Amino acid sequence: MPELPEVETVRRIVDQTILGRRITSVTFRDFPGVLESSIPGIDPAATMLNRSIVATGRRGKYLMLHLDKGVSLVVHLRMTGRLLLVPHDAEPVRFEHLAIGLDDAMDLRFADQRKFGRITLADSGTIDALDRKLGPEPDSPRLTASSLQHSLQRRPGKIKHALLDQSLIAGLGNIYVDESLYRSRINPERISRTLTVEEASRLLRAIRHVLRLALENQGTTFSSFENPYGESGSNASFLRAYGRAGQPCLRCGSTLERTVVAGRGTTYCPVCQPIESSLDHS
DNA sequence: CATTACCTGCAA
DNA sequence: TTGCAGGTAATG
Repeated sequence: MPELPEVETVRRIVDQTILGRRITSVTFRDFPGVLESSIPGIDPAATMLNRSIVATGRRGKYLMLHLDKGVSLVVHLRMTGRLLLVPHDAEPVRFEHLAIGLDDAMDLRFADQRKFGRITLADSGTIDALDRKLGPEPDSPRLTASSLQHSLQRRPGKIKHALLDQSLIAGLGNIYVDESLYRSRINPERISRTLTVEEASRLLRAIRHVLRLALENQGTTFSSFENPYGESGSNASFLRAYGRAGQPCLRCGSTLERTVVAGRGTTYCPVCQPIESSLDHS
């Protein structure tokens, strides 16, 4: 499931490969609905044709391909979406929905087994609205232990639910939320508003550590993630919580448990991540 | 606040 | 044959 490190891995490869290239063809495969327009009355395929890719960007899990004349393609991979770089004459890949032909005889292909992912043609107003809707990037200096705790104090519900909310912090998904909570020893069902500033600090440091490690490893390939060259990421073997239910905690040896929190499969250590505050020894 | 829809390969 | 996987939007 592509989260921030996976999307950033894709962005870096795409950036060094297609920057400056011009779109020479747009070919739909079995699910044309993958390409949308956020600008009413504008045909996305016709509009992107013959424009060049002038910059790439990322905001949370959204990948942006900025074209000339002020329009952008906003890509969201959701769960099983993939962007691939292949020669223009290559056969369609499995689950391919869109082929974007480039003027160097390469194609940027979008494939998605489950058809949840989208490529949206957007103007600057749409990009700005997206930017405002999302919370800070995890590495933003404006995000501090104090600001995080402050946000959490005014929020109902469980910490895991809060961390999955892209308007609190942008870019975390189920894998890195579980990893971050495990590293910071916070129970996923802890009520957000009860976190101390010390815990918020631990949590923020854990989030940054977990994401940086994943990015260094070019993402977590648990089931299907691949970079645009079809290569897997190597972060899966570094995961300490996600996918390890029933296995021993690498800190204390207890058996990791699996529950459902915020509607998501959740793995945690019942000993290292007690439901009480770690500061509460009563 | 919680649940469901959207999808479909794959494990059980 | 059933149900799980999960990001986001849309419900209830």
